[in-house]
Amino acid sequence: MSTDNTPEIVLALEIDDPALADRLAALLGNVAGLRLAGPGEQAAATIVARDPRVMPEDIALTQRELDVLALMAEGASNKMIARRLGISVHTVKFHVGSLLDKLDATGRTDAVAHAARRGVIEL
Amino acid sequence: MSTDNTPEIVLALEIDDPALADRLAALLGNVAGLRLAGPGEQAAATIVARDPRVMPEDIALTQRELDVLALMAEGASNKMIARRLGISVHTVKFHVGSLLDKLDATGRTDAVAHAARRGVIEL
DNA sequence: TGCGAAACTGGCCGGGTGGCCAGGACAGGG
DNA sequence: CCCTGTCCTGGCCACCCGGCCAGTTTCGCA
Repeated sequence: MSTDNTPEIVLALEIDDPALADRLAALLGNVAGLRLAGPGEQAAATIVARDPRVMPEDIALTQRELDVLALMAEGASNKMIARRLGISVHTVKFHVGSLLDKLDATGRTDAVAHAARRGVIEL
Repeated sequence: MSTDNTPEIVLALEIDDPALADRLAALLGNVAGLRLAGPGEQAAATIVARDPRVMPEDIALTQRELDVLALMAEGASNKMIARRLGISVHTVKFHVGSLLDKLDATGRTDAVAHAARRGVIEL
């Protein structure tokens, strides 16, 4: 282990906030075994931090809406969702309607896309 | 600077390669001012390293299918897609059918989710 | 020159979707 | 106690979606 057969790990930075980028660069610059990638250099991994101001606060979704949303993201139909959650199709449609409203979406596909963009769900 | 009023930077890991993940976690675990996020914890930045072997080759989608897919991800209906692309609704449905087939999806919502997961489209 | 792939269009139809109406149960706060 | 929010259910209906059938044109490649 002393004679390092594992090469340095090259990290790239993709950080919107300049202050955070500076702090991270300063911290990581002194870590043995790590190196920050130069411009255009191929990196083993990338540190990503998108500007949080883009999505100020998460939309207030109830637990049941989150349940329905997660199943929607799996491509489940209202009938399937109803079966999985043990509720009626009408109730599912009710929650879907609320989701479309809160997420400002025109349909279930749009709702899933919006939710994913805002980090409400993970694809 | 010595008495640092800036809190630790919380980093999340999204790394497909377990070996790389371990090495990074070990290296970063000892850096003062840094901390790795727990499960589900909100992180200031994320270290991403997608294993290219996980998705060997992108699914062969035609240009038109990509057009339709992009509009689907915007939540557009078949009618809207038809108008935007200047083609008939039938043709849109034809391409959507091909997409469902190639992406192994059960519906348009599922198709968009799969495509986003595989990096075919960006949300 | 033939041949397949891609793109495009049409009709038909069962089932899914979303919007609207209405209502009930149940917990928590003013 | 009433009011609000969440969750749940029902019916009704116009529309959309996806799958099936069929066909055309255009293009590049063998």
